[in-house]
Amino acid sequence: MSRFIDELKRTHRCGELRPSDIGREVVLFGWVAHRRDFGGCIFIDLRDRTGLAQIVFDPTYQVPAEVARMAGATGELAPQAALEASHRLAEQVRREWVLGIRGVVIHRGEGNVNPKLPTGEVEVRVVEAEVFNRAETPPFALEDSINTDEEVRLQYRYLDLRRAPLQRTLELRHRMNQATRAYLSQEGCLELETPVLCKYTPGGARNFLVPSRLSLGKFYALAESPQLFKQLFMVAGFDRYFQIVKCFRDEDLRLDRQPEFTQIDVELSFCNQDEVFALMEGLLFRIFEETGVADLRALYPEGRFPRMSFADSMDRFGNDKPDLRFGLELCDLTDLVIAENGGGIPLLQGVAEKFASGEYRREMPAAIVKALVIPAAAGFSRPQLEAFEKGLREIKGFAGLARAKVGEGGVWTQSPFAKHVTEAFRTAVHAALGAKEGDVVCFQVGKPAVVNAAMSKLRLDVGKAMKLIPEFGHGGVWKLLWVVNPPLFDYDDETGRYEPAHHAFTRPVDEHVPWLDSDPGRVLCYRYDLVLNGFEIGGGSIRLHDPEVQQKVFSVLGIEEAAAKQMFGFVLDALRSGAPPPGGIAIGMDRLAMLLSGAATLREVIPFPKTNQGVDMMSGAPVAIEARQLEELGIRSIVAEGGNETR
RNA sequence: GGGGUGGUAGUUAAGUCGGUUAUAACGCCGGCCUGUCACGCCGGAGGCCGCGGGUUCGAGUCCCGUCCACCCCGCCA
Repeated sequence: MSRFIDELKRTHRCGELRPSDIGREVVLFGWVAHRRDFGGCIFIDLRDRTGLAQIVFDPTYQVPAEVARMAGATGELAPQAALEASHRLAEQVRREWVLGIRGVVIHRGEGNVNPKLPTGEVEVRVVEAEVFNRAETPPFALEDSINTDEEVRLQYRYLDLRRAPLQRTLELRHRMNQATRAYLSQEGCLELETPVLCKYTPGGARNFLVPSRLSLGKFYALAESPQLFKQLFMVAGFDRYFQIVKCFRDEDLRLDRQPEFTQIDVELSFCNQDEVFALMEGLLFRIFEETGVADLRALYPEGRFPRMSFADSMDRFGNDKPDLRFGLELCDLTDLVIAENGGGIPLLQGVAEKFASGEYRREMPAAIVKALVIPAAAGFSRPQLEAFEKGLREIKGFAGLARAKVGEGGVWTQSPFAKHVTEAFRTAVHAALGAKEGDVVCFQVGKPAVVNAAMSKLRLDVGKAMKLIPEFGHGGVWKLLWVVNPPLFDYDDETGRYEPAHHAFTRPVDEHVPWLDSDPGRVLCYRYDLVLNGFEIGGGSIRLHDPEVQQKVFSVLGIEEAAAKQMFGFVLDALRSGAPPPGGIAIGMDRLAMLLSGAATLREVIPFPKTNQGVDMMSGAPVAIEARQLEELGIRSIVAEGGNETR
């Protein structure tokens, strides 16, 4: 039996105390953040999730008569005896011990106020105290700002989570969740649940598999998203659905990817793209508003986010998630190279000739030429410029970056192109790029995918180096946009086949449907991504509901009717049973939380995240399972104890 | 699968050209201290230098392998 739990009860949270509480008797519970022992007087910073309160143990303190008289105030000891006992207790106390204290709120006195704390004007004179629990010395300081290795922090995640920054982040997520539920519910969406244990379907992300004990030798897949089920809700007539849902993907991880993550999943019947956008724009306004992160309405007073075509985004930024917080746009010089027949530069002449001969098609080019101008104002040294190129080598297929410094009178220096380039071409390039003397022009020639990947990374690297964007976080700037109408299919060089760029149920742009037969690579679709500061925070599509077009899409993908039935049979059947035209979207809750909180990685906004290798440093999951237990599931492992394959 | 960075007291780091007993700060332990709030002062303990092998009279340092973490490419509709 604890007097503090059973009789006294907590009256305030530590971070709540203010001068208006002066004279009150309070009961606080919390953790010892700091202890400052002066022999006589002992100060302790008591911490809970709301903040710190300074509590003072002073054996000479005279307990005011009115406090001593308060109901239940004395306990078993006389007030003065309780005071002395609590001082002796405070001498033993160490950081992270868990205490309950009863005392009187007083003003700290002139000169003793700590302006750094919200509670800094007051302190609590302790009359009575109880140690709920001792604590081992933590392996790292539980302070707001630490630079302890993440590996250690993840191992003791429950301690890391005791720190204020992470507590604030998780509270932010709570508000995001609440705002989402309130808003979408108010917009007529029903919060409905979908299975986590699903049927495995090939294609897309790798699934985590779960063996079935009741059907030996068979497996469930953990849902990589509620995609198919949410469409079935539409078929069933639920009209508008949402869910804050965990998704699972067994793919390699990045700072913005975890094997299990949370989506705000939405699906609407009878909708077009504009309605999906409007609903999501409203959601984002609401989330920003209720988290107090920024006044998004002031930034987008028309109430909508800008839109950019996928083609434009690739053209100007080299990727499908442009970071609009800074300029440094890319410039496609392919047409100029063709017009100037390579401008005297042998490498470019080769490209121009292939276009001239018809070997390369301009609308689906096998090679492009792109440039980025690094302004003279950036003042990079030659080694710094070379470091940018080095950073691009990790991109598969990257063949090298050509540079030219614009010298006096526009002449190129420090460049392999300098001695070949014609003046006409140079002048035209400068005009196209807006390059001036002292600027450095970077070129890249090659396959569009490689050039775009490299140039988009170059743009970001240069932007960071020029301090146009911070290395991590948002820099207080919020640039949202929709990237719309990407190609319906990706062409796979290796298999020589088309694959769905999104999924097989995305609706093609109506005017492009005839190209499904003739030129599938050119077919664009009603897919959209929501991009915030260079991160894809959401994506979705308008779904195909025309069985004829669906059939054509399958045939482009080389999916026979039987195979389609095998893979998606229940969905195809459902779509023939009276399906409304639906569309939907999913917002990456973790990524959004990461950006809103200014966190550097997804791990900082997930309570118990996994490492890059998908390992939970705290529990050690995943772990090996005993052969006997596998036997029950009809499984035999071919991996030895140490983790190596045995054959 | 590939490329890069890192791994030294509990934590964060230093450790030169391979050379004596591996440093420092913080934390921890003991002592002193009644107005601190990163309290202060005095004293002390604390090391598988990630792990395994090799070179060498001698390895934290050089070589090979390996494990772990982080960042990136591939991959992730």
